[in-house]
Amino acid sequence: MMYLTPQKRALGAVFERASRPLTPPEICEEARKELPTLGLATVYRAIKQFLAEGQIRAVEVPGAAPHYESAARHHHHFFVCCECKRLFDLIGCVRGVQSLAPQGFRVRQHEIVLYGECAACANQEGAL
Amino acid sequence: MMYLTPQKRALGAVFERASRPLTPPEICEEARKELPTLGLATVYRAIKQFLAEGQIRAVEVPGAAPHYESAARHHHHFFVCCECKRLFDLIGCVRGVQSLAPQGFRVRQHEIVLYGECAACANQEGAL
DNA sequence: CTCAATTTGAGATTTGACTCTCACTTTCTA
DNA sequence: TAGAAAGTGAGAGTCAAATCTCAAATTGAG
Repeated sequence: MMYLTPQKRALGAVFERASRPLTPPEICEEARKELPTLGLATVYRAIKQFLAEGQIRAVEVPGAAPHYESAARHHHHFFVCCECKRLFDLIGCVRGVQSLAPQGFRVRQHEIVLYGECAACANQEGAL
Repeated sequence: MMYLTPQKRALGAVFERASRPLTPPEICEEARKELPTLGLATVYRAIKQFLAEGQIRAVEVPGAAPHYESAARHHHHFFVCCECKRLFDLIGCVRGVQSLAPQGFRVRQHEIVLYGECAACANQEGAL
């Protein structure tokens, strides 16, 4: 039996209004605006539960700490700006990714990450 | 000045004959077949040197420890087995990945990672 | 309401990956 | 070949992320 607590409600709300994937500390900080005493352990506990329920999804990008986002957002990939380190959502996906797997392999998921410079950083280039 | 030691020779050979990216402990274990006293610290030291020389490349895959492979192997992507945690090479690439980026973004690199079960683990499934 | 089951916060602990230290050994230039 | 520079192994140390502990507080079925 799982109790519905203000902590979980607040954490759930954070995921719902987030416009990008967040790290556990970011999630904690954000939820503290509503519940200032919220502990990081509780954040990790909630993440684990939410993941198990399929309410949120882990976004793991090489070279960055794990981020989490609402599972309601649909399948998408990321662009990592090598200059400013921000993550951007990519719109759309590529067909045929699964066919890269060898015979007999079962593909459950895939991630595509592009690395480079975002529009803002690419523009400043001359200035560097 | 860098000395050429049996340890580095053995570690270099491990990278040359590896058919998939390896983790430092895997590299250590493999090299110990030749030099049984080889320490993990030496593996890390060699990895750092080989990386600096461009002899090997880091393969950072979300949800897995860093792996390393010979830089001589060309552009390819990976399959991560969620059961046994091993990495496998994918043959080929997908066209059109770069076009996912928004206007004005400069794409330098991309990574594609498939997750699932490798042929061996997919087969054992009934037994679990 | 009552109260057993569950959850919480805070800090301690664990974990995992990696680096450092140090005494000893090896490499290779001069 | 002498010896300075570089490398080695083993274990201790580091660091950050994640988990555990436990007393106190909360939840919600009955």
